[in-house]
Amino acid sequence: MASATTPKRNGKRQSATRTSHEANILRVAEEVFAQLGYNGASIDMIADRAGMSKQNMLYYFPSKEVLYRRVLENILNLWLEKMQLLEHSGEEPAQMLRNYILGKIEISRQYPNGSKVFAHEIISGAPFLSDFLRDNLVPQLEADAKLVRGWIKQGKMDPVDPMHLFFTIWAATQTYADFSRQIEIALNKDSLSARDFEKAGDFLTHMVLKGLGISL
Amino acid sequence: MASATTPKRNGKRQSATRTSHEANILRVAEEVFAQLGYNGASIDMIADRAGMSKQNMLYYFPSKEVLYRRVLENILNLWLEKMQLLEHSGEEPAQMLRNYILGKIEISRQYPNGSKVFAHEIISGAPFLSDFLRDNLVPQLEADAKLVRGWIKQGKMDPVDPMHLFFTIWAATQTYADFSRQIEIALNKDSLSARDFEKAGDFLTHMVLKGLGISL
DNA sequence: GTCTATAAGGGGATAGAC
DNA sequence: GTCTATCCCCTTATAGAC
Repeated sequence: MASATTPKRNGKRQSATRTSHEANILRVAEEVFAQLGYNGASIDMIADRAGMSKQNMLYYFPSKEVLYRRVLENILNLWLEKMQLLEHSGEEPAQMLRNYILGKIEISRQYPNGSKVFAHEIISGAPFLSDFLRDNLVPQLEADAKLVRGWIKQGKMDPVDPMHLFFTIWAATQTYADFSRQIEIALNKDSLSARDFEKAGDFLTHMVLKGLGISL
Repeated sequence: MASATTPKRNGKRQSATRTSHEANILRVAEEVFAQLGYNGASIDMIADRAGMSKQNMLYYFPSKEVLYRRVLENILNLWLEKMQLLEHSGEEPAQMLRNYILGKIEISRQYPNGSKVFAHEIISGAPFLSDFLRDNLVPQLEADAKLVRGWIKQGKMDPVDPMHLFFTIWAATQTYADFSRQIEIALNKDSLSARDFEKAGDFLTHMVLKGLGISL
């Protein structure tokens, strides 16, 4: 097999089967790590669900840790990308915060497994991610906090601690991915619908904007 | 060893060494399960940190699963107990919600490991807890939601969806336990102080009460 | 109650044929 | 690229002596 080749991010060429197999493995791995965490997941189970032998999967990803890091990396790049887009979405606090909250809820809806892998990792003390968070998330957060402090100085919103504002928005939006099982049980449903996420967004934007004293 | 005996919840008598050893094992187990989840934790590591051999620990808890269930059970009983106390704390919405939020933050401060074990369990799809949540948490939640709907009918607060209100309060308060590592990194600290929890409480109570249109 | 010994299986990872 | 075979460690759990 393998004669067609396709360019890749590092510039090297590689077979089309490698590209599609890697994508498939990463998708399955995300699912399994989300459910069982790094330690609970076995590469055997991931290979099984990806439709290949463990040995064959290890041909594509040389170790469990490498695979896990790739899964984490993919999620975080997606998040950072979406968060930067939100920065430039509007001018007024109301519109920007609204976009930020609804954007994060949408990510929870579309990528619940990625969010869960991230959550397991952080709860476990971020053994793989501490450095990455310091280097990438914190600068972004500090830029966002600075923006909020500016709004406060201009009298556009109540003088709250911007850090705790973001901790709350993160928690309240990601809970619809991470704690989806609990929410399903509370709402007596098998799975959350688009309408549920819409309601969550309505509630959160109302409470946050009004709670910060931002006029709509 | 073991001649002094002491009564226990099930009425049977047992040695004092059993009582103290069990308590010690449960405390350590909570710590290890919090960090590594059910699958990642090994009874060997728990026994080690508890200062005894694995075989000896298995004398007190016949299996890993039994030990894990006991840890979960302890946490949940504590939570339900505290949540019921909050129900009777005041009369007016402002005071009751304030107590509820500050009470949950205080639990995050005092029992971060319990919260983390619970979080791992829910993110993993609640394999051990689904039934318990349905039987215990949901009735309590529905009673609380009914109370909120009453306040709305009386015009005491904005007409929001009570379910999403509670999801948000749970997420925003538990994040200071579950995601403490991320928050520490964001605030550039080794650990969260009592003052940090106080600030979190100030922010949340302000935003939630004002955001719901509840006069202070 | 605590110890040594060991069963029985799963886990990640490698070697080498095809 | 994929397969069979295998190594070796770690894990849960039990048996039985003291």
